[in-house]
Amino acid sequence: MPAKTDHEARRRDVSAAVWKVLAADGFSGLTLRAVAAEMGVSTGLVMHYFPSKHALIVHALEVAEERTRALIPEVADLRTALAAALPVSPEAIEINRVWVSSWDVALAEPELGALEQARYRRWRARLRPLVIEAQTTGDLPTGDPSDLVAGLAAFTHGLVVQALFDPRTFGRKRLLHLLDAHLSALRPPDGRPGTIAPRVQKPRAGASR
Amino acid sequence: MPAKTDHEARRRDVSAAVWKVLAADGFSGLTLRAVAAEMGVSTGLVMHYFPSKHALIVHALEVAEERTRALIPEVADLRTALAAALPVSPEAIEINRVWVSSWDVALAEPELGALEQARYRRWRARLRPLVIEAQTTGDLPTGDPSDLVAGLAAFTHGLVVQALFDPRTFGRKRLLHLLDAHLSALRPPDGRPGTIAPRVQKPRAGASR
DNA sequence: GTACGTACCGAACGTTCGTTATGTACTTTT
DNA sequence: AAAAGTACATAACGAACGTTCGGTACGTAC
Repeated sequence: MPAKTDHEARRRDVSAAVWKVLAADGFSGLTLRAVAAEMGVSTGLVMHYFPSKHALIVHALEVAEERTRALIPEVADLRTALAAALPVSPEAIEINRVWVSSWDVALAEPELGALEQARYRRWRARLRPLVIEAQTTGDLPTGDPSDLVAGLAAFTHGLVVQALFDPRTFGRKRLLHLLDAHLSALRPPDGRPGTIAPRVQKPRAGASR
Repeated sequence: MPAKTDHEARRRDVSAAVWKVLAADGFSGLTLRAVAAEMGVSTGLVMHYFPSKHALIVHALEVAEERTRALIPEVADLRTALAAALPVSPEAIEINRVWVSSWDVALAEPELGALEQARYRRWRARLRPLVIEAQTTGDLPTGDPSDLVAGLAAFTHGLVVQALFDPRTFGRKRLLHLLDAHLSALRPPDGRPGTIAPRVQKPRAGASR
């Protein structure tokens, strides 16, 4: 009775087109017609694979989370995990632009806001063991890991936003320097030096900036 | 020849209505009709005081910046300045929601992105003397003040975003605790204690959380 | 009192949006 | 061969959008 084409594969095609539109124009530019035009088909096809625009948005956010996850190496220490989240590569810039752009709709629609809340909690949960590990090696001070995790997530995402709007000031080298300097500053005085981040006291003279 | 009404005052009325719409529905919900409905007038009136929707958006962002500035006491130390930017009051929550919501359009339209970039630079410039002051009192480590400013701005705005999506987890008390703990962790080992932030090592048992 | 400019309404303009309905080409099952 | 179901294109729907425009009410200036 049924099919001819690979439904799952075609759905991924649509998903990819959605992502291209998002990367180019953000959520305010995400329309069914833009997605259809991107892949050279009709809006009817798009709605054949996604029942509504809302489903398209939810799916796009899932893709964004998956891409973010894929950005971080399977086995990583804290510095690596945080550095991967910074907009230090074209791919990372694209993903972060989509994230930041999504916050508008996420704040406007409670359901999407709840999804974003859950995503943040997942991110912090993934960071948590890395923070605890850094605490045991003396790279981070003792104290409530939850506080440290929230603070490091905040630091990272705050840098992301500033970098997206001011890529000249916050280039790749400077972002990584800021991260290292921050981790270094957090290291307790009695911590053994240099396990997860180089000790940075004074920035080198010719550093990016 | 000319006028009867107070043009400037009426313009502020429109501006206030714009703000109410933004606070309620974000930038994705900002339409001329919504603004007009908010103040019970026609869209014609709105366009009488603002030539286009774009002008309305630009003006709204200026208002947001001014409100942010007004939030911070005239004379303040670093902790006070950063604490004021956190969503710890209904007013601050409202402002921050508008800010985060604006990033979607700001990323999509280069002109608005440039304005946002300039605003971030102004914010960091306002933070800078406070950071330098904290360095001289030994509350912050020596090193490039630009790095510390960017890091503290990042930390603060990163907390803002997490708090907006998860106000239960990031209530007023916890936000202030996180800020204090962060400033405390940054204090160099030879720094005299307690000038700009209480020394927080272990969170009190019954703290907000 | 006449002329003129501002303030504003009400309605409509053309566009674009998400969504739906209709029809056709093609495959697979019976 | 007939039946059925998937995979689309095409076209249209109604709603909402930013913007424009004609008209009216009301001042002030002459």
